[in-house]
Amino acid sequence: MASAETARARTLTHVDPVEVSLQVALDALADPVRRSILRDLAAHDDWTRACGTFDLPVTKATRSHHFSILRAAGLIEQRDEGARRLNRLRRPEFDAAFPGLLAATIDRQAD
Amino acid sequence: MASAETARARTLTHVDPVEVSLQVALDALADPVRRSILRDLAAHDDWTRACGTFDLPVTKATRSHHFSILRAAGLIEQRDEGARRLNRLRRPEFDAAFPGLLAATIDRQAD
DNA sequence: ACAACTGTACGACGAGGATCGAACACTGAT
DNA sequence: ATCAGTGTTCGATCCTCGTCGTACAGTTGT
Repeated sequence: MASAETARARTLTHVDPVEVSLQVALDALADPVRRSILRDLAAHDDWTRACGTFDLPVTKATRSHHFSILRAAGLIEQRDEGARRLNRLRRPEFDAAFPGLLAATIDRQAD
Repeated sequence: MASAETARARTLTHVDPVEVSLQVALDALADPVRRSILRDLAAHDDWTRACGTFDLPVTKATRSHHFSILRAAGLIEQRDEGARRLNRLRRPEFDAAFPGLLAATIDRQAD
């Protein structure tokens, strides 16, 4: 019973903190392809985007590699839904670990 | 006449804005040696530190390379005083170009 | 069962960057 | 003038990382 409730509670309250070094975080943010992913993700911050729906100038192998880096840096969270893998920006968790870093990095029109 | 005055005025009021891409800024900040330099510089933000006075685990050739990167990224400013080259953190200028980025990067004990 | 689609794993390749030693230019003192 | 100290420049080396093609696993349809 109340499976939707527990799922929602787990998603919204039990957010495990980001525990990565600043080095790992900066290395993840220093790539333009990865910043593009994060910006797209920051627009609609729910589980709407699958890995393949991003407009990126790389093949799917490279794309998968970038998502792996972002996951290891604590910047995104992934969930399987059938054949697709949906993504979510871990904004509150990352902000708690590195205040202001995400905003300074992806809250701009381009560059 | 008043050469000290104009020099001071140039230093304190006429701060040319940082005009580098976010990519250049992040690449400069992504290196631990360079962040160490910036942290030391952030402590005493006047022209007190020469390049050789920093405790870094690299040779002077590499050290000079890192200072060049920081200068190109608009993060530091250098001034010759005799044989030494004194450094200053361009904090207000860089903050104007990338609000919050420096704080999020070097305002922490380590990492 | 078969085909199409999504994403990962693996190996290889190339570019870029961090590092060094050595040589050089410049300043300051002896 | 000579020497010591500071910092830059130049190659060379090494190694990480972004990229790709291919092969593979899992899912969804027909």
